[in-house]
Amino acid sequence: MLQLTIGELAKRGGVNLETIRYYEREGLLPKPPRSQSGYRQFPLEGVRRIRFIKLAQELGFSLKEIKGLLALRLDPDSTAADVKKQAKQKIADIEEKIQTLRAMKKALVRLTATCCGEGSVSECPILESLDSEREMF
Amino acid sequence: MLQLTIGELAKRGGVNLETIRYYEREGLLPKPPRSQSGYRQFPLEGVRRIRFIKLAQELGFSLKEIKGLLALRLDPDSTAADVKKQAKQKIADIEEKIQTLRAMKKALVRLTATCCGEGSVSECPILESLDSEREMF
DNA sequence: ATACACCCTGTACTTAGGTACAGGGTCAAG
DNA sequence: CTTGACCCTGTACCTAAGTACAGGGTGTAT
Repeated sequence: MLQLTIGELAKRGGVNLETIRYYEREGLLPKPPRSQSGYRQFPLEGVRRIRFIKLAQELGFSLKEIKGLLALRLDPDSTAADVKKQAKQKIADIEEKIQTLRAMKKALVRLTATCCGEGSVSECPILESLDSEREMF
Repeated sequence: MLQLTIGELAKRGGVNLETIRYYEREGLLPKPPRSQSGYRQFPLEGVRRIRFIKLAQELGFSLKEIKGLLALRLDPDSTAADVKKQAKQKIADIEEKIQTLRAMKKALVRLTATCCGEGSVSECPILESLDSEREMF
């Protein structure tokens, strides 16, 4: 079973079958070859791609951005320098997300430390706490 | 100017004015007091809250989840242990996001390193690259 | 050869997260 | 005392990202 039907791909990727067709329409998945009867034949590697899309979505990337990430490659139409520039921008975006997440985590850790005690805590600890993180706001 | 009108809050928070009303309806912003003429009077602290919401959204949290994050506080209806448990879950979620972002970043860094050379790169470098990261998939 | 699970296209519906009026009141500057 | 920039409620509309059929073909196990 070197090829996957759309149903198999959906199952392995953990998404709805219609989602696969949707991604194909939107250009997130390359159009797969078809069997003589018109069935889509996906390579095994499609599973990886689906999972990547889902993960990236959970990190706040839109399908449009994800398309851009997946397209980051060396093709004849774009120079290496070009690709590199785009990649660097993405890296910067990602670093920013990581920084923000770190601040949130810190705020939450502080919250658990604080509220394990007794008595009441300020109105909204997470905001208070985040607020005291560096120039997040 | 200790209070903000809805328009001022929207401007300072960097969002559309209608978005503020929407957030209020959805319970992400507490219902503010009103002036005698019915105008909303937001505390300055609302700005922080709006910005937090926007940041969290960019990190892939839904408004529902954000509501949960903002509600993580000590109120009479939930025990400290309860809040702590929820907070720990959120911390775990955040850590996972950070891990995934780190893997993506690594993949992109590798990509820029690879493609600055000459020659062609695999079909989809980011997938290849991410793939070789630990048990991401 | 028929039944059942699967695939096809096309179109319509849904949900989250906003945005945009319409129709009417408020407030401050000239 | 009016005009322009705000505010109010209510309702309608929009986009992204799916999801759900309907109506019809395929493939295979009995």
